[in-house]
Amino acid sequence: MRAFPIDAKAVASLDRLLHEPARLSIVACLAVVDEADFVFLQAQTGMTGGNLSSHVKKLEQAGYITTSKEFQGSKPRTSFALTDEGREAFTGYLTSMRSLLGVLDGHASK
Amino acid sequence: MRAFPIDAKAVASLDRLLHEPARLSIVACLAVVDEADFVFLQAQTGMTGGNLSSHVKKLEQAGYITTSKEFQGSKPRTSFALTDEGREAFTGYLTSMRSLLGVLDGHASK
DNA sequence: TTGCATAGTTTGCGACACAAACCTATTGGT
DNA sequence: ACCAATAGGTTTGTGTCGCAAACTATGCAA
Repeated sequence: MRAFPIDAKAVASLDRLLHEPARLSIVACLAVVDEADFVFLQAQTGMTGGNLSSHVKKLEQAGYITTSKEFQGSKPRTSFALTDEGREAFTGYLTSMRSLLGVLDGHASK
Repeated sequence: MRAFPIDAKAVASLDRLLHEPARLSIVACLAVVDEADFVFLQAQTGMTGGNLSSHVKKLEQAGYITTSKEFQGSKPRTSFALTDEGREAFTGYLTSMRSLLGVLDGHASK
């Protein structure tokens, strides 16, 4: 007897912090560019400043990203980067998602 | 100049109803077996009855699944199945997720 | 100095996920 | 027949969360 193909526990254990689309976008951006500032992320994601602010705060509190406020001349610039932990969590998330999708091949469309 | 690879709008427009892991598990199960009853889904997903009940209600209200209560002898049995609309939404979700994952190949792990 | 723009944070609110409590019906024990 | 216990679901309550509006602070232009 074949095991049931959907591993619901695996789905349920997806990292909720990364599963949120807003934060997934942020982390995906940072995975690609390695460093990005607030303004860039806001433009890329189309989020309001407040929303972006609260999400990066959560990512930082989780240890997934670092925040650095530096000055360029007289202008402050807040930039973000993935930590090793963040990248690891992200790749883990992608792996879980990939395996879920893999299992569903051929089932989703009859 | 290459376009930025992450399409945050696409990520943000993921169907929130399906994006929720609990409901994703339910719909994934139904995509595989075509019909399942309450008890089976509860066992598969490991959810409490209350939680499962509220999620299937939402899926039904969205038109993604149908609920049918039949009697087997004297025992009631509530079973669920994907509607065409539900299957369509599900395949759409999978397609979006796949394209996101595709874009990230080679970026996630440096 | 006054007004506007940029950069970001805090506050408030509506929606949501989850489990506990509840409801109803059936089965088993005596 | 009666009571307890179990099974199948639903409703209620609560803490959390995502989001945008409002606010703060700084810089620049006239």
